[in-house]
Amino acid sequence: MDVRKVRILECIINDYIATAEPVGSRTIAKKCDLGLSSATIRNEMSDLEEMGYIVAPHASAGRVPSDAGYRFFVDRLLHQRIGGSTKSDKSAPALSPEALAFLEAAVFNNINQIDYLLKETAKAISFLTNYIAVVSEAVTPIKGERIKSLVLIPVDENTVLLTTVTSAKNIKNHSLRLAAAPDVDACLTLSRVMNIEFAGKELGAITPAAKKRLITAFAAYPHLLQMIVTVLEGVVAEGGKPRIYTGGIKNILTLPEFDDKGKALALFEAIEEQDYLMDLLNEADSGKVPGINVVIGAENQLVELKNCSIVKTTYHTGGGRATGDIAIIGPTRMDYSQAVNILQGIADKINNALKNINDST
Amino acid sequence: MDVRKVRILECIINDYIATAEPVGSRTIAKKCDLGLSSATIRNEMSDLEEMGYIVAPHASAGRVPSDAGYRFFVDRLLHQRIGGSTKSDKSAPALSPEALAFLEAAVFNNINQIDYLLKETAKAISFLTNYIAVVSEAVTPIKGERIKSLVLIPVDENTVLLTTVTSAKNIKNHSLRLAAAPDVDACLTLSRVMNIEFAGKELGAITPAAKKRLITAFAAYPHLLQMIVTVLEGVVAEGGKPRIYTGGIKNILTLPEFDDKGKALALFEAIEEQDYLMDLLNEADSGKVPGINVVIGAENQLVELKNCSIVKTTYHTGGGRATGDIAIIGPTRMDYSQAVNILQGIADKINNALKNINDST
DNA sequence: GTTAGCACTCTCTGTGTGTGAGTGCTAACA
DNA sequence: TGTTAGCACTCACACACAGAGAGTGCTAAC
Repeated sequence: MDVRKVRILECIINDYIATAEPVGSRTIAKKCDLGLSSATIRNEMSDLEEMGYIVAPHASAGRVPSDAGYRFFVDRLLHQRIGGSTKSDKSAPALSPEALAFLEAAVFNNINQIDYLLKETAKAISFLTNYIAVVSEAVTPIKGERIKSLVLIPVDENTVLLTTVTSAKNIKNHSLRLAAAPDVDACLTLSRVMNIEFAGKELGAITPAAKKRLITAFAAYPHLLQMIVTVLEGVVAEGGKPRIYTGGIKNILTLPEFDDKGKALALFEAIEEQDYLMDLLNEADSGKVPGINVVIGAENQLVELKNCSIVKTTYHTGGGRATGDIAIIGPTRMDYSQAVNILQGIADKINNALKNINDST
Repeated sequence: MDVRKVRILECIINDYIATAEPVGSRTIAKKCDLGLSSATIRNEMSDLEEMGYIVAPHASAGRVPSDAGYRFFVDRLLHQRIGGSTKSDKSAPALSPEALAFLEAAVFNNINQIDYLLKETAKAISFLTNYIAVVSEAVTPIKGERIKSLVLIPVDENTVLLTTVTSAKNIKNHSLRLAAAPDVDACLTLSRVMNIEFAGKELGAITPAAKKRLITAFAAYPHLLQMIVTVLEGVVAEGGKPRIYTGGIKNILTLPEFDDKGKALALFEAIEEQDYLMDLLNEADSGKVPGINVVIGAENQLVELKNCSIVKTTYHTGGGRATGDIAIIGPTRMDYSQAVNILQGIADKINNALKNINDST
């Protein structure tokens, strides 16, 4: 694979990313001045096709990059990025200042509310890229999740809110409806008791003595204790499933590869399915290059996504122990360079923001 | 408007709802046996067109109901429903047992978690109807929202979670990051102090003495008090904005009226815009018939939705004081009868479920 | 008042043709 | 030996056109 072929392949891919139209030899001869005639490029393209990097949709169309072509291109891109990250060569143009500021705002305006931060991050990424963004909550992957702390708070005369935090730092609210809800003072007293008896323990291992203490404490609120136990069981059973936030699904409608409404609908449904998404993110963990993972086209398992690529990175919270994913899903014909830039930008911002707060507060 | 014209109009609308194709006189003569020939029906249709209830897309197509036609049809439907709700005439067929069971499950499985309940409700409705479902959180509409209660709970060494409940029963979680977070006991103690000083009061009206007490209580956790105050200001400023849950937006893609991807995208964006949706729901409050409101086609203000109708009902919580909306958004050519049935079914279920719990616990 | 018959209109579908973009091959050139 | 010009060939796509089908409105008869 000589350097000229690489240049031509890059030209084809870049042009195809921009236009979504099969690109012909004449186009390349004109657009990327390599000092070669279309005939020469034609010969090279014939070779590239033989090597499997490009394919012709039909005899008299131009060529379109294959998954293998994108893979070659992306591997080169990521390699360059590691090797020459200091010298800013034009193959990896930095993010525009506006884009940076935009991302920064999305992160910093929501620094205290992780759920909003993740949702806004997804929105910002999809806005900048016009692709689909997926952000997963950072959780510490552990088995045998337990209740770490829990608290009751009154909402109205008939409702108390139970907030639970698990050992994997999953936070959940549960509205419980009662004939007469305890007031704030009572809630806080009950919270203290509950933390003593439940926190850090296996639910099945509650001693009879502890049970008695709980029943006594909850004497004034029949049924409430049972409701709480039911909720806690549910929380523990569900385990450390991170929430997943998506943004820009509507962008599917702007992509010519999903002109077919059936295909668009299939992708839609796949992306709405949280479990599928989770698998996708995990799949992308083969991690050849630290920091960024790219899954191209049919490399992923979902048929609905066989025309899509996933570019993924990881962010860290809680001193690096909890990790979450940030991913961009676009057509295989996506702007990988931009996607990588944006992901690294946003991951840096999130990592720094959370770290800075740790340091300065 | 004699009874025969009404019958014919109903036939046209029902057929058009089912097929999305302009319906001609011969179709009607065959499908709804009125004992009339196509020629007679043709004459009647000519009259109906003159009256504005149907329109011909072009000279040799069939007729399509106009907004006015749907309006006439819907008003009649709702009227019948009130008048003869006991006798089950076939113009308002009841929900199928399976559908009822499905809705029931969606409600009862999530009775203790309002946010899940609303989300699942939206999902269930969109699943049953293949339209878009919108469900808004029930809030008590009041001005000058205040903090009703609030509580701190530790998440990890660097994070505490602040849960706030406002006078309008808005519940929010806020993760706060610190150099060293207080433990459960300290959190509960701080919670007690905060509730004494903040609950029910205007933030601006905190006395110097109260401020001093707070500062003393928070002495061990620099910055935390300031962070909490900032969060509380935000919560109060945001006011009683209900959250809105949507389901089935993807169903747009199955509707022939949105074959044009531009239109689909526009609708998509309109529905994603929470404020638009809120306005839509409020707009639908003209309330001719108690319980159900229907906004048809261009009756609503959004151009993106001029081919859509909105069928809405209201549910109640907290002894009837807080109200939320449940709405179905579909094409003007939607199955109004089904929509009304489902909305009444689900609203009843939610109302009853919440009331029952009040009674029995 | 209802219906049968008929001429007319308009969309939609299928067919055929021409055009343009692109390729591969060959031969000439540096 | 690599590069280029030229040319014949292929194939999708756009366009025009004819025919079919569905539906209407009108008229005249029942």
